[in-house]
Amino acid sequence: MRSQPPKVTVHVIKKGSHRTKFGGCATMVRMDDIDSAIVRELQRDARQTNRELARRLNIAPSTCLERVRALRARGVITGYRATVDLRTLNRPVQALLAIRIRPLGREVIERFKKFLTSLPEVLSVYVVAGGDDFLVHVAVPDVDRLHALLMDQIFKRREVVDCRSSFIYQHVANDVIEPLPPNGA
Amino acid sequence: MRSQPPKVTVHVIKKGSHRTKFGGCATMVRMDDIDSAIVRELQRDARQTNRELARRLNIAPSTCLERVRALRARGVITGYRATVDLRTLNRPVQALLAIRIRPLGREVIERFKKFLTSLPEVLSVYVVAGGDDFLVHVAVPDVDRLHALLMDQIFKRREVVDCRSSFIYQHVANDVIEPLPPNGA
DNA sequence: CGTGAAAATGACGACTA
DNA sequence: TAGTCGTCATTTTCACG
Repeated sequence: MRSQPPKVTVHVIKKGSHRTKFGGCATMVRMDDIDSAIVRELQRDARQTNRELARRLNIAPSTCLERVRALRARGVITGYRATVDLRTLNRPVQALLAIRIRPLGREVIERFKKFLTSLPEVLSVYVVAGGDDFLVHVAVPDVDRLHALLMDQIFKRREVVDCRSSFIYQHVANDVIEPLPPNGA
Repeated sequence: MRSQPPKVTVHVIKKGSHRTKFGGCATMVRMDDIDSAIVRELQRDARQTNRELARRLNIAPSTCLERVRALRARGVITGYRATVDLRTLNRPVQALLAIRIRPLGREVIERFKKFLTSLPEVLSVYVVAGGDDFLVHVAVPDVDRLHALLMDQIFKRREVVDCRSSFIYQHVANDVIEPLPPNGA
């Protein structure tokens, strides 16, 4: 399972200066270059061994382990997930549903959001400002199933006043999310 | 790092009948209940040890390892990713950009998609049918940065004819994606 | 599915700036 | 004092029977 060494060297410039003196929050800790590199690498492959990760970053395995644990404890790394292929899970048809609900209010929104996330067809729920209130990413086995989802589940809800569905031709997710600097630095 | 035993027993009914006799594709292999359970568990925690995974599923570690490898080789499991907290990466502001481009055509779409995914602010790109051509999920440090992204990057592109941006109040992703049965079964 | 050699983990104490 | 490193007992992996 553990990946083989593809020799991707990660260049790390400075090593020290870990904790900020005057960060916004009390528990705010600065991400130095090593932390960023660890987060980047673990987003690429969360199952590489600690030894391999350490070797890529040119630090000792024990140091690396400590860093990873700290990142997890700090809440920077929130979990480790296997990613799956939707086609092999019999869900090749994807769509985006733009839904408007009424009346707008915290409780109604929260309840409808809970409802959406409980549906197995739903991959992702965005609560948005602007013309629509919800954008829902769904994946289903076929078009019939999408129709059934709309008719038997979504439209049955009293709060739904409008729903436009768009087919998704392609969906590419940026698998490595980097920290962004505060300013144009 | 390895999680401690939270004693979540997974009930598996039938064990055998792994390969389909008449699947659609030649290399098509059916997902039995053990495979589904493995995929579900590894989506929840990709770093649990093989032993622990096997214990949850009430199968031998060697069997479990073989199953996981097969799922990876079959392309059901496409990778293992660490998930991160956008706030700790200094990207608390999220938005959805609905973009229309012209002229529509395979090359223009492909080129613009490549451009979008190369931007560090971009989390996810949907190529969709309907009124808009692209839906882009972005996360930035602040509103200024969003404005800068639109002005300095998106609107600079000649193919962009329209872009509406909506703020995202909340985004919840279904972290465990289950296989769906072919019919109403 | 069980076994066992080889490998990785992770706790601990020493070291350094 | 906070971060890093080397060591090693314990745990895990994974090829083979």
